[in-house]
Amino acid sequence: MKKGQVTIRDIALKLKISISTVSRALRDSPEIKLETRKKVLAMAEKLNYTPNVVAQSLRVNKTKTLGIVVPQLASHFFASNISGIQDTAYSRGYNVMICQSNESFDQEKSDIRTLISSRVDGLLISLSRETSSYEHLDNLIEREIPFVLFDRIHEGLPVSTVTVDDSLGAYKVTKHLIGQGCRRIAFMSGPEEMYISKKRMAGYEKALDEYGMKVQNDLVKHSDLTENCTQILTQELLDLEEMPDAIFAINDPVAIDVMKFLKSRGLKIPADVALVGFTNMPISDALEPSLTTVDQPAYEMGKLAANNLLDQLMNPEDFEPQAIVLDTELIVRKSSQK
Amino acid sequence: MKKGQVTIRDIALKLKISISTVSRALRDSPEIKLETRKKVLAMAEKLNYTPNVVAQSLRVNKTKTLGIVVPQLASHFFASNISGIQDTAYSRGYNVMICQSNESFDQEKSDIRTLISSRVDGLLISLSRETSSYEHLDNLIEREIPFVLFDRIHEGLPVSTVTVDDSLGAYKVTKHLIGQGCRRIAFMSGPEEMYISKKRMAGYEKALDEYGMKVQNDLVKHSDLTENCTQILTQELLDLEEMPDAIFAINDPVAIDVMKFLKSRGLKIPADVALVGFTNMPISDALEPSLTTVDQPAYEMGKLAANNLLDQLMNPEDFEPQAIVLDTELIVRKSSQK
DNA sequence: CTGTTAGCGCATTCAA
DNA sequence: TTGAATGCGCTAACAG
Repeated sequence: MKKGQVTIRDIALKLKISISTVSRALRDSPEIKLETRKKVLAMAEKLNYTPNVVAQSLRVNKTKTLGIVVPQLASHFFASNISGIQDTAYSRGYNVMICQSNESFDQEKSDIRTLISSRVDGLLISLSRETSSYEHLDNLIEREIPFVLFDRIHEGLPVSTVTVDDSLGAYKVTKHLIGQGCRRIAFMSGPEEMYISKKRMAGYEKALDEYGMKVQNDLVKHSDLTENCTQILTQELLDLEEMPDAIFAINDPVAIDVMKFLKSRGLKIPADVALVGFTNMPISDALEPSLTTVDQPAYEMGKLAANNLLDQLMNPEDFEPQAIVLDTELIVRKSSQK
Repeated sequence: MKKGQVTIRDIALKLKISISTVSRALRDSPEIKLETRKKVLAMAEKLNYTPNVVAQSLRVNKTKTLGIVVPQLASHFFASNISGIQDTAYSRGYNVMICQSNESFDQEKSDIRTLISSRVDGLLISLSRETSSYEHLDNLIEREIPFVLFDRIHEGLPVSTVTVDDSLGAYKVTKHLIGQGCRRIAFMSGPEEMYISKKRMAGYEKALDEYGMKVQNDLVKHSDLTENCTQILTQELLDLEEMPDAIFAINDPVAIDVMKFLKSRGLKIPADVALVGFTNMPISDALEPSLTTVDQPAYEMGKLAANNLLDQLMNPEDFEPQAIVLDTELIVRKSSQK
């Protein structure tokens, strides 16, 4: 009894009843005498019994666990996604296992393998910045392992996706900047293949189009999202014959890197260069100047993704993949008001 | 074969050998003919076999999984801790399951229960701000479930702990502020019972003492770490007959809340009030003014905690609990330079 | 209402 | 070197 955890067998032995009766009592089976149930529950309590989920999982071939793969944890956006997922999962009786790809494609594949080994019932995945081939996802589909993509998604797969309207968000940003009188609006994007890069680029382009402006290639940069790379590319923008009068950064962390760099070069924001981000991190209004950005409901995205996946797990037959698209809100602050 | 995942039984059937042979071949048992092993490995590859970790866990009564409980995920500090833990765990063949208590004592207890149910091999815990009784930890000790406490710890338990020298960190801060000429240094602390509150308070007190100053109760506030509470308490500080000339916040997030509030009241930092945080979040130098703070090696803490726990798991007999204390570094920036 | 039995996938003891 | 048998803890028929 000292060694290892208490099992239903221990309870049965103590009570001199069968283990199946104990099992039933514990699971509130309707066909159990109230008295017996009470005895069992009392003894379970007394012995400090905790059900062995591993055994349960093996038995029913379900782990009641969801696997999560995100590019990184130390990002407020993904941490909020995860919170939303977790809260939803818990309230519906599921646990989660979290992996981070560290923005590496290989790590992402390895994470998925690990989670599959652990027999998670389903996966919630946000792709790494490096991911531009998708066999590992096809493989999941082949193996009929349910998963949902969120934020950093890939289109064209028969799976549910949860995103914000990235294109519209970028459109709002660009239009706003044009409205502020900006005419040379740079876009500090992410890796070309990344979903959000493409979508936000599309919105940027659309807004420029509408105002009869054309995308200028030297104003579009593709950062790998590291501070170092962003700095170098920002310098390139400053070195242009005609400097941009605004920079739209693909997300707030990149915007912050740009902001730091511009300040270090003695440039005034927004006077010299207006700046806009995307995500609305909680500190973005504590910056100086406060950062104009696009609010992205990260927690909500997590909830929706998790609920969708869980619905799928509950009801595999009549499940239809959905492309859930959330609205964004442009938050105008000082960094973009000329 | 379509239904469910491939098992060693499937491999055995295909190869017309016994499942124990397959099992052995897969585990590189020395007593297996090379030829047989090759055949098995090839077939496993071909069938896309993934070992069922759940079954393995049940069999060997080990899950190779560590449980993590943190107050919140959407905090750069804890996210970094977790990264350190994860990297270490993975490199030593372990997975992790993460729970957040959302700073709730009840949730913390429930998280631990959940992780125990999942039969994690050990736990890494950082206590919630509400936690001021420790039976749930005693219970773990009774049940001989190994765990390590980090950052938000409780002393006096026969378990390893990983912290920074909170007291010394706070001492450095306070001394620095005194050196800047501050004489009314307020301490915006956290909940009284919280470990870091007590330790940082001690350092604050020690520095004041050394300079012949006494702790003034009206200059010490205990925030519950929410923005709202911090704002109210900051207002109280401003309402004092004699306003403080410096505020030392228990951590960077609280410092940022204070900063926002001071700015909203038109106060100049550091001219009117100097401000210092603790943690060194990556954005703290992008704030205006850049925030003086204490660098806390979060990733490193995670690594040390995980390594300690894993050592314990490998070698349960001759394991001695350790109190690992890391150094901190005061990062002086503009918010405190009068 | 309760007990008996079988089996989830795997590792391992004992035989051969 | 391999196979047969056992059991990890639990749930779910099937029988009473």
